[in-house]
This record gives sequence, structure tokens and C-alpha cells, in this order.
Amino acid sequence: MARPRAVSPRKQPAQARSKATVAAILTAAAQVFERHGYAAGTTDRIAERAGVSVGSVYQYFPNKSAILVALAERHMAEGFAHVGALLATAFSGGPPQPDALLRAFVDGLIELHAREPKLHRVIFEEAPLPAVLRDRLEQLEHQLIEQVQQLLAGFDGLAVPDTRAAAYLLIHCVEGLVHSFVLHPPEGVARELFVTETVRLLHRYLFR
Amino acid sequence: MARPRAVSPRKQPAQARSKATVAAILTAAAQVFERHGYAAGTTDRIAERAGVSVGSVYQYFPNKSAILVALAERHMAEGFAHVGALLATAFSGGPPQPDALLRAFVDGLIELHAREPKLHRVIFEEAPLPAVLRDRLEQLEHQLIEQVQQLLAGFDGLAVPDTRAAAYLLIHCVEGLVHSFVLHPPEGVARELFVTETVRLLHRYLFR
DNA sequence: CTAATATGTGAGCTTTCCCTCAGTTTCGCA
DNA sequence: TGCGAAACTGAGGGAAAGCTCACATATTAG
Repeated sequence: MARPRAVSPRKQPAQARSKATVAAILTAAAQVFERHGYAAGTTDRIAERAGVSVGSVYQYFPNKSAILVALAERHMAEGFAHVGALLATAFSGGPPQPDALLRAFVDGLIELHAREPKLHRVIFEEAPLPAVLRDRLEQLEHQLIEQVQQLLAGFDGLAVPDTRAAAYLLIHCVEGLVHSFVLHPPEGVARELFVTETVRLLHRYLFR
Repeated sequence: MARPRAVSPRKQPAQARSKATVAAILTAAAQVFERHGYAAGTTDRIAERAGVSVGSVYQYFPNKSAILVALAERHMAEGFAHVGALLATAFSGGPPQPDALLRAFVDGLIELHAREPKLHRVIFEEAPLPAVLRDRLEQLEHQLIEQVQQLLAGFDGLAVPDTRAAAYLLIHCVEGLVHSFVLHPPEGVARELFVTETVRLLHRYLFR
């Protein structure tokens, strides 16, 4: 198990064929990582699942870690697109009711996690992400908190002493709840009930 | 990297010397897993750090996974003892005020996570725990939910429609929040503020 | 003191896995 | 159709990690 060396430049896919190969590799990698985790998700297995030889994998990815990074970037891009679209909808009819917004947020996060739940876990919990990505994630979280904070500041009837702390709690509370809910679906708590209760929790925390 | 084979029986430490060895191995393993993670926490490194040879490690643990399991069991035992003592204190002067109880709960969980935060992460997120332990954990979670549910049912002024759902939300919300807080300490949200706000969140969710 | 047992050692066997590269096939184009 | 470039192949090199075992040392019992 050689340590990943300095990232060497790799070919960019030019022909349609090679683009399909890269796509197949990423899809396969997602499946393999989901099933086996990162450590046991070998590049040979990824290649096999993609219907391609190992050599082809290393034509486009300098090492195994790069595959994970590409996957993480794709996952995050999809996530932001999804949530963005959702918020756009919520805002489409003028400033939305807080409850509608909260519900959209919770629902969106569930969809997001439910999309590739195990992969999400591998990316954000199990695998050793390069420092670059870790930093980027942290930065994104800061931005998110800032945005939520400003959103909160625009609401009437707010009952929190510190909007920054409130934004922090809000985000991590929802993230934690949804994460648990998707990864270990509880008995006796259906999705509808879960969402309703989560929204109620947030509402009562935020508003008087 | 050989796959862990069927667990073979190992010696139990009999003399004082070997008990010390086992203790040293566990301590070393905790440190090594904290620093390097599970996959990169090699048995050679653990042995070196413990000041013993690899052979000694394999006298008492059939494989690397068994070391993690022992560590997990110790971690969990300490955790339950800690929380148990804390709740006992909270109940020592008759039935406690909900807020005092919630605060004790949140504080206790923070202490618990802050004790060995990285090891906690390795055990519960990164490493592939054997199915047996996974099951036991799930069972413990069920019990915890049940207990919290009964505790809730004894309170006056409850404002939740479904105590089981409320217990579920309560536990996972706190767990998620504390987990984030300890592992990625936020800027601008001190511990005191964090605890106060978390308690407030829980209180407002639960009570009218 | 001596024998029996418990504990400890560490070189190295075996397996696994990342990754390379010499050679082959396919594609785009004139 | 033929040629250069792009894409692909897969056996195997090299290195790391889990684990063993023949041997050495410490402890205890009689």
C-alpha cells in the first residue's frame, strides 16, 4: 500500500470514449466506496466494477485519493445545486414564511443525505480527506453560518439572544438529526413525523 | 494487509506483569489511533509505543480489530459510568428541575466527548466495528431512548405530541451538537454560550 | 535449586494493494 | 486506407501491514 506521492498531472479526457470512461470510473468508485468503505475500496475493484483496467483509472487519476476528492467535489456540487434550487423555490413567491423555509431546509437536507447516504458517510467521516478539501469545507460552513445568520436577522419575532450562536446551533442540529435519521432509520418515527417535529423544534427555538 | 481471520482464543493475563502489558498496549493503541486513525494505526506502531514487541500484542489480542473492540468497550463503560454518576447527582436532591437535568446531560456529554474526542471519532465513525458491537450499540441506543421517554413522561407541562419521537430528537440533537462542538470548536461560540443555548433549545422544544 | 509455566522477542512470511509501463487497440482524419 | 494520436490493457514491481513462531527470559511452585 504505497503512500500517495506528489500529485502528478494526468490526462484530461478528450474523446467521447474517454469521457465515458471517467464517468464510469466515478460511478463505480461511488458504489465500491459505499459497499466496502474507503480503505477496503481498492482501485482494482473500482476498475473491475467500471468495466475498465486499472491502468485506465490511473490515466485520469494520479492516485486513489484523487478519486475520492473528485467524488467529494461532485457530491458537494450536487448538494449545493439541490439546496440552492430548493431555497429559490421557497423564495419564489416573495419572502417566505419561516416555517415553510425551515421545512424546505429540512426536507432538502434529507433528500441530500438520502441520495447517497453511505457515500456521504465515507466522504465526510471515514476517509482521510486532503487538508485542502478539509479547509474548503470549513470555509463553506462559515459562509453557510453567515448566510443563515443574515437570514435570521431579517425575521420578526426572533427570540434568540445571539444570532450567530443560533445559526450555528440550527445548522449543526439539523445536520446531526438528519444524518442520524438517514443512516440509522429509527423504528416508530416515520419521516413525516420526523420532519414535522424537527421543524417544530427549530421554530420553537427561534421564535417567541 | 491480511484480512482478520477467525478469532482464535488468546491468553488471559495472569501475572501482574502481563496485566501491565495489556494496559500499556491499550493505552498505546488509544494514542496511536487518535494520532493516525484506524487504518494507519499499525500494530507495529502500537507495540513500539507500548514499549513491547508485536508478538506480545498478539499474545493478548487475536487481531487488530480486537484491540479496537477492547478500546471501544472501555470507552463505553467509562461513558456510562460518567453519565450515570452525573444523573445520580442530579437526582440526589429529589426529583430535579428539568432545566438542571438538561444542563447536567449536556455538560456530561461534552465532558464525555472531550475526554478522548479523536478516539471517539475513530471508534464510532471511521473504523469498521464488528457487527456484534454495532448491534450492541443499537440496542443501547434503544434502551436510552426508552429511558428518556419514561423520564419525559414524568414531567409536567410537556408540549410534545409523541414522547418517543421527542426522546429520539432530544438524544440525536444533543449528540450531534456536542459532537460538532467538540470536534470542530466554532469561533465566536464559547462553551458556556453553547451549553446555555442548547439547554434553551431543548427546553423550548419540550415544554410549553 | 530446579523444573514447569508464563511472558516476551523480533525477524521475516504472507498477503494485500497501489501504481507503472511496455505493448495493444481504437479513433479521428486526410 | 493508412497513419499518428488517444485510449486501453493487465501482468507484475515494490512496499507496507498483519500476523506467526522458534527461541529467550522472567516468574512461580515444589
